[in-house]
Amino acid sequence: MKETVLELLDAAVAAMQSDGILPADQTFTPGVEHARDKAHGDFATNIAMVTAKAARKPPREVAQAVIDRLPESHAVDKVEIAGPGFINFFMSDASSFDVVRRILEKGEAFGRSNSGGGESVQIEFVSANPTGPLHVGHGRGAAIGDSLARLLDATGYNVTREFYYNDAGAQIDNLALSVQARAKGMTPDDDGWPEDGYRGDYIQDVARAYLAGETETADDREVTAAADPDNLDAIREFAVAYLRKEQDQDLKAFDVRFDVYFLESSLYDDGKVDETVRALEANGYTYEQDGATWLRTTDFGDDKDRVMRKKEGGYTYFLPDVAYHLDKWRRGFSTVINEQGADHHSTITRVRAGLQALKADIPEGWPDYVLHQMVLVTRSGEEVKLSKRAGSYVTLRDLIEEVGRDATRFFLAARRVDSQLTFDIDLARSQTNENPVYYIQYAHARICSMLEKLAETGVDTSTLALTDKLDGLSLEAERDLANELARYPELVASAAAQREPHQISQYLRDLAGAFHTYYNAHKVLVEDESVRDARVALCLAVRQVIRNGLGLLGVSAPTSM
RNA sequence: GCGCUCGUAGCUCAGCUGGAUAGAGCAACGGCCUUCUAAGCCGUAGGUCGCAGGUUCAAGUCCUGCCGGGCGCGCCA
Repeated sequence: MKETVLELLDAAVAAMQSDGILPADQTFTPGVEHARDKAHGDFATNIAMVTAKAARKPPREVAQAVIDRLPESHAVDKVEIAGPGFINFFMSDASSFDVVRRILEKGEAFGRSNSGGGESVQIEFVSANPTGPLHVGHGRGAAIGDSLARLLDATGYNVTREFYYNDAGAQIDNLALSVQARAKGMTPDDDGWPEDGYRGDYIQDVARAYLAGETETADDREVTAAADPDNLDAIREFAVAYLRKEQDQDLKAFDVRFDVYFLESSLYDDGKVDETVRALEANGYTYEQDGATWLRTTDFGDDKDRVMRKKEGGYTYFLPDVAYHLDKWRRGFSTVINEQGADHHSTITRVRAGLQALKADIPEGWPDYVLHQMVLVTRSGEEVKLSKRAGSYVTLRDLIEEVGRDATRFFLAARRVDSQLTFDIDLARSQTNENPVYYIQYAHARICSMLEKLAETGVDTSTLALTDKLDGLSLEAERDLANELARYPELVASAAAQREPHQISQYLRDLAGAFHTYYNAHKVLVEDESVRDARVALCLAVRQVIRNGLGLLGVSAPTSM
């Protein structure tokens, strides 16, 4: 519908150019937006204000000239000039309600588009090292990353979800030592407990399983325990598999799945790290100082150069990171999005600098980053910092078990990524009207239940979706609902393009609100069948859009509550 | 100190990438269930958009400088 207005305006602008009112050698792009105030109609454009200078006339006069040149359209009822020179469009009922038909025809496809044209996009998220259970921050990353993946998929991209982890570094050694200590009966406060060892109770679970000779199956590996407390390599291998499995379980409980698990160690095994080093050296961006090898990242905007090979040998984490991203580039992802916690933001310039230094024709500013801010968990108004199993942090599993998957996902994705998030456990778990998740799900369930009631009277509800008799719609509340529905496709496109899943949750809240208002004020199952069928069709459309939208957030749409 | 980021109603947050009197939810107050789930609806009250300048027809939105919170500033990841 917005497109219709844009087309009309483009035609009018072209006419003004050929009439000499506007210079023909400039392009003018009208801004069209949904009017905030219903008194301003359905859409408003600022074209007259934007072009006033070029036309050398006051905006309102230009606006009249635009209106005089608007092509006839039965989609538009009337057009008005308002305020400083806005042109307000009042759409006809027929065009407003046409969206209902489109939704029912397209079903799950409504809101989807092909603007991505099948381009391959990779989104890397969570990427937690296998040293413990996932924490709330990983949860936020999972909720945002997965929703972004769904959004990009819905806009025509070919999406790969990837999980990268370090399975061989110092932290993993530390993990192995901790498990070994537990396997030998030590506790974290004993003498001889590894310095900086992992103290959480889960380490004991790993040790117990290891000694019992269990087999652990994660999405990307399977390992049977050697059960020998002196075999540190075996412990390391088993512990990684055990914690990967744990993380997989958490992610599955969260309904998040990955296409690729990428191991940092593979970059060494496949010679990709060495290759990257050689390229950086050959391009002349490296130098020796204090016994270490440095990369001159300052040539690419970093505020200081970075060590890439340590004094004792071995590389710093950032070098395999560069090798990893070169590999992503070579796999053909013209767009890569890295979803991470904002505490890692300093890696951005480093990785990009490293990639530029490779001279591999990788665009500046590649890859994209989406950084989320910290999550604060509260209960009874007090900050919660610890979990029983992990000891030092709140785990994702704690949240899912306590408040449920839907509420957890919704809450973690419902805020702008760059603002800090307070996760109020009391609110998220409350089964009352305080909880915004249920508000949306309830709208969906209400419609389902109304349809059931209709079916009980012997009406075949499956054919109602095919109704083209929308003439029974005329109420203001119905127009409001239809207009809200019509916004959905633009919204999906916007949320995907701006990488902002929270736009979806925000929208769904508004849509559910418009529905509840309507549903409370007007009975759907009325005697007059033509009115009834039209209203049922509208409700079916609302249900479809709620379901589609919740799907983008990975939240279920229950048929009853 | 430097870099990034946030600062909007008592609380939690939106504000469609500059537009017409700044919006929701919760909390507060007052109404609505013999009618499709009251996990709902209607109404009232509540804000010098951190502060000060600047850019222009128009600034919560862009620029600069302060103030305040968070994160980063490892030969950790």
